[in-house]
Amino acid sequence: MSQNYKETLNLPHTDFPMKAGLTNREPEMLAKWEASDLYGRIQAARSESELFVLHDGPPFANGDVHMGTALNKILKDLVVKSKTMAGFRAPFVPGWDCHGLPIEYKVVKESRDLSPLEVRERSAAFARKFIDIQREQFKRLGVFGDWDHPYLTMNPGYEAEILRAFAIFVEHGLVYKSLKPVFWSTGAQTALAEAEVEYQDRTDAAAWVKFPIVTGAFKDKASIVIWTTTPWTLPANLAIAVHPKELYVLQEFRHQGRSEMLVLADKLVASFCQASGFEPAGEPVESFPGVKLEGIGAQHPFLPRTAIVLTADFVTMDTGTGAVHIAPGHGEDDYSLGKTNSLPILSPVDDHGRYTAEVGLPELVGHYVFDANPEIVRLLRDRGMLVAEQPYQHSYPYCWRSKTPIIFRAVEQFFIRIDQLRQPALQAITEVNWIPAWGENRIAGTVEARPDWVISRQRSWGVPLPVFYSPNNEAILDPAVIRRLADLVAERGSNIWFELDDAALARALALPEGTRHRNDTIDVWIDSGVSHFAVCARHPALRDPADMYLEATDQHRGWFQSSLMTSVALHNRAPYKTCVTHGFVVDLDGKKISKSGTYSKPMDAGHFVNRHGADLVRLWVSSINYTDDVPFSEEMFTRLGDTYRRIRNTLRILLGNLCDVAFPEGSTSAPPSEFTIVDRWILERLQQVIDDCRAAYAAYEFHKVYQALNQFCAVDLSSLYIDITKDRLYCDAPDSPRRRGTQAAMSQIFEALCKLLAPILVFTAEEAWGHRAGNDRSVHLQLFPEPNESQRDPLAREMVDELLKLRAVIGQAIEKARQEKLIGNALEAAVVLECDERFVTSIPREELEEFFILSDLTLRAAAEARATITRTPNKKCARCWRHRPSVGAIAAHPDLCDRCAAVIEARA
RNA sequence: GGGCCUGUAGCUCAGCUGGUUAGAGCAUGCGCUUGAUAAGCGCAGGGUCAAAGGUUCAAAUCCUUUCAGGCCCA
Repeated sequence: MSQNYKETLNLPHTDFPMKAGLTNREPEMLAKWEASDLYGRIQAARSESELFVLHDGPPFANGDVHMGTALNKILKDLVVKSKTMAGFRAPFVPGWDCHGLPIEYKVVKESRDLSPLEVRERSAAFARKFIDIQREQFKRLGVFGDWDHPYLTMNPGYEAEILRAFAIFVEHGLVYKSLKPVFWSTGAQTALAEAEVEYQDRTDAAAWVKFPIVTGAFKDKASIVIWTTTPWTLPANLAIAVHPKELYVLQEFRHQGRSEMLVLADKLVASFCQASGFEPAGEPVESFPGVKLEGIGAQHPFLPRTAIVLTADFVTMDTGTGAVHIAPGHGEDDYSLGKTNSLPILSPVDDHGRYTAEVGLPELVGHYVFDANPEIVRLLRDRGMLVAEQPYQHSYPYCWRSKTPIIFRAVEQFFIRIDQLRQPALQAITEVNWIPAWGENRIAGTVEARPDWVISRQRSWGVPLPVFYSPNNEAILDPAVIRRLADLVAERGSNIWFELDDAALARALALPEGTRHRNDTIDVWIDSGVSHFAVCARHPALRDPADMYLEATDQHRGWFQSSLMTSVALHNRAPYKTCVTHGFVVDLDGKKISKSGTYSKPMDAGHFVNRHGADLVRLWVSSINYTDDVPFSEEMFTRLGDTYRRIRNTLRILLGNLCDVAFPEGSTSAPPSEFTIVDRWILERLQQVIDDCRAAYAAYEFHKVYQALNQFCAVDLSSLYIDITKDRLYCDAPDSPRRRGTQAAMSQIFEALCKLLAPILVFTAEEAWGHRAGNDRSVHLQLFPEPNESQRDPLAREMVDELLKLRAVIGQAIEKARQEKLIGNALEAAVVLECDERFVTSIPREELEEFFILSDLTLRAAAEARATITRTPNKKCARCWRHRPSVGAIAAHPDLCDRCAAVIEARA
């Protein structure tokens, strides 16, 4: 009777496992790649190809690789790998940014009282440790590159190039010296960075001080009243700032028989009266916007000097009088306002916070400024310039180390003149391809607005600022000397600057006796900002300008800009042709997580790599539109796991169905005559997918690759092509032409799929590829498939589109029949399909039955498509399970259909 | 506060220069299958396109404002 025919079928077979086991398999594959120098072999294979340089922006060498860093590096890798497979030679030389405050700060915090040299040695060790950690993490993500020879900004060779670039800046007259206020610790006699400042509550004298108007409107009729909590800065006052749009009043105030005609902001009259005891006498004489005060001169309260009234947007209406005392040497806003109005930078205070002779009041010279506060108040009162005084509690910056209150103090700094670079930089910006396009606006905005570049730092962990001082304390900026220093640094490292004393260094550089040097260093943004000069232009595999820089959107102001400025200074052009930016990683609710200290969920890339595998992390990167904020959540990883499994299973069933055919080198295929409509259609779809993916890779729109391949695997292949061709693959004779035709199509599809997936699923694509091609050939050495014009088949596409509409009609009818318990399996149905006549005539009924996966189809021409279901009277074939009229008609095989009977006969 | 940008189903994305009932995959629900089986197939539900105004014969698509979010400044 009914025998078991299972072993007579051509069932799929493959060793490619359904379960990925990525966390175990990936490290094995990495080891194999490393042992066979896959990166080197790829480069060698492309040695004659057109060059494409993606220049790596160096991450800072501290901390673990978190999802934001992983996103960046994987995006770069997607570019490099897709360019490689598009036929380019795309080397990747990774780099690290090593110098800078965050490392120095950590080192200094761990152990105090280190010499600069000790700080530098420990900082270098710290950087090396994290370079090694990050390098392993990047490699683990499947990122290919020259990991054994990265560029480090602390390598002596790199440091020397920084100095050589600096020499050119000096030659071009871009570097100048000027005073600029910085956070200054009077206790430690050193400049501080913002991170080194801690805030404490403290009570100071708040003083309302009048500045009698001596020129312009209201001359000799009134005084402008300012409010300050740092009376000690008054000797450095040079101006008064008012808000241009806010309303100010001229009004008489009275208190204890005293009368004052004052100008102050309308909104702050009430708080002024409350704090000072003064009361308004009648209505304001006049009220006007602050801009009307611009240019007025006001007498300094105790020095023979006039303060000019300026307008500034930073003036607020929440405290004070709306008239802000400006001392350009003692405040950030004060400084920039003074700078734009060409005021001098006055800062009559020494390293210990004591007044210098410049203060203009002999009795105060040598006094510590915080002790001087009451003295200044007394002076104001004596001169009748004090309108009111009140103790004021506020949060004030303190030095984290010496615990002394911090002052803003102007010290000598070096600058790069941006005005000289601004126009050429803006021009260079227009010549760059910005992705997304709005990046151009953004960087142009920052370039237009940025002030001169402060390039000196009073820090130890950096490249020494190559400035020398003559015996009479004049700064020496000499390109030739800087180049000699660069040679010395290239040979012996930049520690030489800190190891040698003045005399030894002067001797080494052939400088006159008595020449001294200081311990200032160069801003680290110069370090990374000259990488095009130090790396791209020097590295034998690279080129300057690079084809692409790719970083997060904060780098419009950071590395993109610093690199642009230095490149314009050196070559008068941008260092990149294309600039790609990506957003930041944000949580499901759109909140940032990369940098938040309060975020408690794991953000280390390692966490997800160990849990899901690097290919899943890469699939995540490929799935999102990186030009926006990048969403990230556990749920997304669950979904991605489903997508991954779908892709993997598709590869697996293709492999299984190809188990009895050889891998065709160069993908030949059976002649079109062997193809049925569905074969022709899937090959047409494949050409489209190849087109779409190639275009999406070329435009760096990786999420479109993801969508296209996902759709292709899930819909076109899994639920259509593979499902439809199952019958012929399993039940036909192994070498039946239509079976072989389908295998030829599947082989081509498999090959193309592996290649198109390879940049994203680096491990899985390689694993699948190895099951077909043999393990000695890497998919990463292949080129992307080219669309095969001979397989374009718009007609097949059109036909199948129509057939799919009919399929939906049938599907709905069958679903209904199922619910009515008329049938279970769709193969039990007898379907009468009414449809357009051309389907009745142009495609064989058998082929339509196969396409719709039915046993029993009757076609009738009709205007509107309609399907009617009954239970088929045909018996079920014991082998192929279809209910066919021929079952029972063949004497030798009463339980088989004609097709299956013929196959069995042929086997015997 | 300023500059640049974003906001379409539970999730990720389409939707070109405004033009038929806003699409896809995944997820969800209900079935089928047990010869891709810790798989596969079918059907179904789900969106006032952040909100409010405006331009237009017509807006997710253009303009304004608001709200929410991001980066960079202040």
